[in-house]
Amino acid sequence: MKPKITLKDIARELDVSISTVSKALKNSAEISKDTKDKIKAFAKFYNYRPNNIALSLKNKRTKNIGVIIPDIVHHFFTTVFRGIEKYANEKGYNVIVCISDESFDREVINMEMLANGSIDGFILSLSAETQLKNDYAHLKELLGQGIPIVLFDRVTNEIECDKVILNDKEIAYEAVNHFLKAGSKHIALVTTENYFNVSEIRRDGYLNALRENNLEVDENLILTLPYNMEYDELITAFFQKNHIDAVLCVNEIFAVQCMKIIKHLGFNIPKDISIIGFTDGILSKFSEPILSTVAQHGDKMGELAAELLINRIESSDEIEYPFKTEVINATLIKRGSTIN
Amino acid sequence: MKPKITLKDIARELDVSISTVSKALKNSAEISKDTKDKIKAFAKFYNYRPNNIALSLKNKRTKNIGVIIPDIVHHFFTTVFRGIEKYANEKGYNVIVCISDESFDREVINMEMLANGSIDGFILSLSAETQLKNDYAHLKELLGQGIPIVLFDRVTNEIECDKVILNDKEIAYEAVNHFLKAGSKHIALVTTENYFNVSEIRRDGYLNALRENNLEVDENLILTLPYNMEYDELITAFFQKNHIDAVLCVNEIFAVQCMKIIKHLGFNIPKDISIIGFTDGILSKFSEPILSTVAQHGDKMGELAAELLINRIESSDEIEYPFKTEVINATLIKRGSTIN
DNA sequence: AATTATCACGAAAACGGTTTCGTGTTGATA
DNA sequence: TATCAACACGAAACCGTTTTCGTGATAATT
Repeated sequence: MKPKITLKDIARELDVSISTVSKALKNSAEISKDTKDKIKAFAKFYNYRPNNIALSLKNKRTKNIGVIIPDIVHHFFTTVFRGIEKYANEKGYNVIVCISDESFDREVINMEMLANGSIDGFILSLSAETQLKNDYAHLKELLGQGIPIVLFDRVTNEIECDKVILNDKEIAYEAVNHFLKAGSKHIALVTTENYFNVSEIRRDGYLNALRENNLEVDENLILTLPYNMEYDELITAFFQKNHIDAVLCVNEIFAVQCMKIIKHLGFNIPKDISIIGFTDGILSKFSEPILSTVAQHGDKMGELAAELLINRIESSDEIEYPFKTEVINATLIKRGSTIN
Repeated sequence: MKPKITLKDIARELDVSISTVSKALKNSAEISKDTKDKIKAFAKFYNYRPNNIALSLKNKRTKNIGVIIPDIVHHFFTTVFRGIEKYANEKGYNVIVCISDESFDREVINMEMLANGSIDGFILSLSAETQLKNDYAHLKELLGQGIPIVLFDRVTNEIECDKVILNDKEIAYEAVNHFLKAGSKHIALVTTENYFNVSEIRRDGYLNALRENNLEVDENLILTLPYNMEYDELITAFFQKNHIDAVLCVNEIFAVQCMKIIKHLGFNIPKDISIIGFTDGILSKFSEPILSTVAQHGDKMGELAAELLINRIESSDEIEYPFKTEVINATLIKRGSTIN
């Protein structure tokens, strides 16, 4: 098998200088046709490919982008990642992924590791702990060093950079309105504690819809589930104690879990209780009835984030582009768990 | 905000040579305490971090590993990736992920892109198309260049390298035996066409179990589902036409789909028909009844693959370590869809 | 025949580190 | 007082590229 070969090797073998080889392979007019042909043939035969690391050092551009996500075993993040990878690859970029696992420290460490030359920019979604601490010094420092960052989904106003978000508030509003149009009167919300600002925004949409329809907000109809704990009993009690005819869940797992319990309690879905969940993932598609969902279009979000980042990386530093916040429009997918 | 700083900058500011700075920061005995203190203080103040690219070029080691997987929106691969990322990160490695999307060309292109210095080794699971073409020239070339590769799950005998696989045959055998012990007599297999050699191996285990129990193999009880197509009618017809009291499915989706149809046909799970699916993913946990599954321990598989790769990367090239094939023992998780 | 363009190539710097080796200055030893 | 270690540091090579600039040889111009 042919070994990996460098410019120096070619130069030595053909008795020319390294610069000549480099120029010949770039088809420079400086080099005579004979020499070029000879060098190209040799390079082709030995399957010469320039060393990416050397190029990175020279160009101060790695063609790598860093992606930091809180969790990979999660349909939404997975689809976003797929979108990022797709767009990045089309543009000749590679993607280095780090999982923060919802930990502030891991987010910081990973970013610092990558920031020392390994990548040209970051795409990230804030970890729960970071949002809780509200500490963005690590992001500010990197931005200060001129490293571009694109935030998606879990973003913050504390940081000025490109962002891609979902119209969470509007789609939550739309979901609740859909319940109302179908005749629901006692609409519940099942949400997480507010480390995730998206939960808060969705709650706003939920509240807005109720208020605009002159419905009183009943705090009892808002169930806040703890993070990473068993919540079967909480959900069961919730549906036993309250008169509920529709539920909006901020994620797919809550929705499926609720459906299961609702069915066990003897209610019919959607006749007695309608249900809509955020994230149009695999769980929704295989539930019974098939869950009506809010499709977040993770692929699109990822592609857009990658596009924003790469545009900024490749823009000449002369011109200062203003930061953009792109909004992805979620789609309400009406299926078996709602009356349509 | 402080700008990114290099050894050269420090040397210039403090009026010493670059080598002195480098040595001082590595706490070399060559440098006097005074000078070291001065340099360290300065470096700390400006938050100096060595440039990874420069280090990579010098050391000919990137501390990056390349991971090529056929699909990321897939519970099994996702967990494997999580295992890889976890182990790699502990060892100070970063992970560059490329998705082959089951395409031979994308697998080849991605590997070639990364092989030119970007990574120290690969972890990959073969794409469907690669297995179909049975063409492994790209892998052979990289191995010939001295780039270590670890194959997992979708492996091939054509390539000599480290591998991590599941004891697919044995666990399929065990699953079928579990059905038999519970009294099942007409055990079906729902599988994919044989691009995936794991499907074939699982079928072997299924057949073995039947034969060893002196049961005749009924080819009608083996349903081969097409790739990426609607197969609801196929499954429905399968359970209508045949007398079946247990089913082994080679993946989670087939299993859940079968359960749904079986229930609609009026059968009781597990009383009338028991069911076991490969992959202990999120679908299984939320199905009704909760699906009995074969846990593939993707995390463990990923960690082991990363361990094998990093060991090989870091082993002195002097000693030739023989290639290992590690087998992960799958676990049969008995839940609601089987009689236990 | 002297000057000048053109051609075809090489030398060297640069990217940001590490590391080997050389060297001037001290202080101790013979 | 000459010799020699030890000390503290710098010069330079190296990793693999790209790119600027310089230069010797030839050909064209005056």
